[in-house]
Amino acid sequence: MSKRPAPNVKSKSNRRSLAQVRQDNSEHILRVAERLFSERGYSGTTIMAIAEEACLPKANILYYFHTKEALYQGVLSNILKIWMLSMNDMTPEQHPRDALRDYIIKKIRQSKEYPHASRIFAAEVLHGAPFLRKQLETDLKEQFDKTCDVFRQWIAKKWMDPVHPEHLMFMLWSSTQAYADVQVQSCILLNKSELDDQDYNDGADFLVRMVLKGCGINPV
Amino acid sequence: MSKRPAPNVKSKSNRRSLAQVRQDNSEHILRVAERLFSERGYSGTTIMAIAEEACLPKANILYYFHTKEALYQGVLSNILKIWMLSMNDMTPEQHPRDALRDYIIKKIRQSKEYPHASRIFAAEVLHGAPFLRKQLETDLKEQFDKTCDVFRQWIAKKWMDPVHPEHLMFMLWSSTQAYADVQVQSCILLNKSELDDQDYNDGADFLVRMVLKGCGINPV
DNA sequence: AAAACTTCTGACCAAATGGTCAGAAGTTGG
DNA sequence: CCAACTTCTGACCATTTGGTCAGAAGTTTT
Repeated sequence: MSKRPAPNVKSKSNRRSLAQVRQDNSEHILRVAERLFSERGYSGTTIMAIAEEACLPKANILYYFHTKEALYQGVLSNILKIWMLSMNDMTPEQHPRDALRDYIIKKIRQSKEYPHASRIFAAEVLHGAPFLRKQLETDLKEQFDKTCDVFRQWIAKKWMDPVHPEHLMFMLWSSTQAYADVQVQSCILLNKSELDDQDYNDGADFLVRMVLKGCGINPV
Repeated sequence: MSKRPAPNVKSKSNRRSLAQVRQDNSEHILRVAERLFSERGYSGTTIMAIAEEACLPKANILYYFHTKEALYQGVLSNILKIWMLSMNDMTPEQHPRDALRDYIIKKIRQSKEYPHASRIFAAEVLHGAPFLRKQLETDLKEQFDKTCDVFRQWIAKKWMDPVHPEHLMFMLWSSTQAYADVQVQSCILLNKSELDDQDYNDGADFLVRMVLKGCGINPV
């Protein structure tokens, strides 16, 4: 809730080039918007609320992003950038023991480091991906199919049990994603105001062990 | 999207007692509202939209539910009823092989039979449980703690590996919940317009196997 | 320092939204 | 069949919301 003042507040003459001002303000707005969208959803977030949290007049928000939808799209494209960037491809040559461990750890770290992004993504999917459909149908599906294929090759090599690749993917995705999505719920259930590093590590350890053993993969 | 006409449409003189009319209409409205809330979220759903889908004038919706929030609460309480009812308690005497299998199957069936309810619940949690906090803090937490305790007793009896009970609960919850939440996504990724029974069965089989083996539980 | 350009903002606006209300229409009990 | 009651609804209303715009303020270029 830190109402950090906008970069330009009360001091436009701070010797910053216009280009710099533009970039700073755009990013500032995107950050604030991301947080609010993740907390209240698309419809639940008003431009006025974003303006107040960003300490900028509403008209200024609309100067940078002409419509609410454009602002939301801006937030989403930021998110997808993070997503695609850090979604490493598992390869058939890697042993699943290492590949799956790395994947789980990376995904959980992502949930921890970008909780807003994770939640917006989840909400988007939950409501039928009205804004992301296209991207999911192309980029994400490609990634998904490729990874399932890797699983199949591992199975062929007897490196893991013949589990259903698609359902393994779902399970990996949902159980790692959960550490961002149900943070609130987790906190209620664990009686903590926030998940700490220990919790994330425990979660990762648990999942790695469960998945490897569950898939009949020799640990170490 | 079937705009099924309201029970009372065009025929109030159908010899139904007022009490009956009241109940029929309340239920009809709740059903429509549940669907819309699950598709568009709380803020994204307007009373007017509910009225149109229910084939009733807006004022009539507000006659039965004085405010939008009251209507949403009505939907939520319906949902919690389903939830609590079907969330069977696992017992320390049961063997985890059976208890966990039953739990997973039941949860996945629930995702299939009540997808709207599941999604509303997920969205609620995702946004910090603004309407459900109290209930989660009492009922759900109690359930959660009790079940973790059962896990610990199973572990003490050497019926399963010493896994972290809390994280096992998270994993069970999120991976079963997923079959309702990411239905859309799943459909995109699996190239289907809808998950069919086979998919749900495959999912249940996969999860049961994975969890039992992952927890070092002897199958059969 | 003046012209050209970008950034910023208060004042508006039309549409949508949640909600009210008076009275019509229908049902029930005596 | 009439009085009491419940259900229903069109017309209205205050507020909120996304968005516009003219012109002020600041920066860059010449």
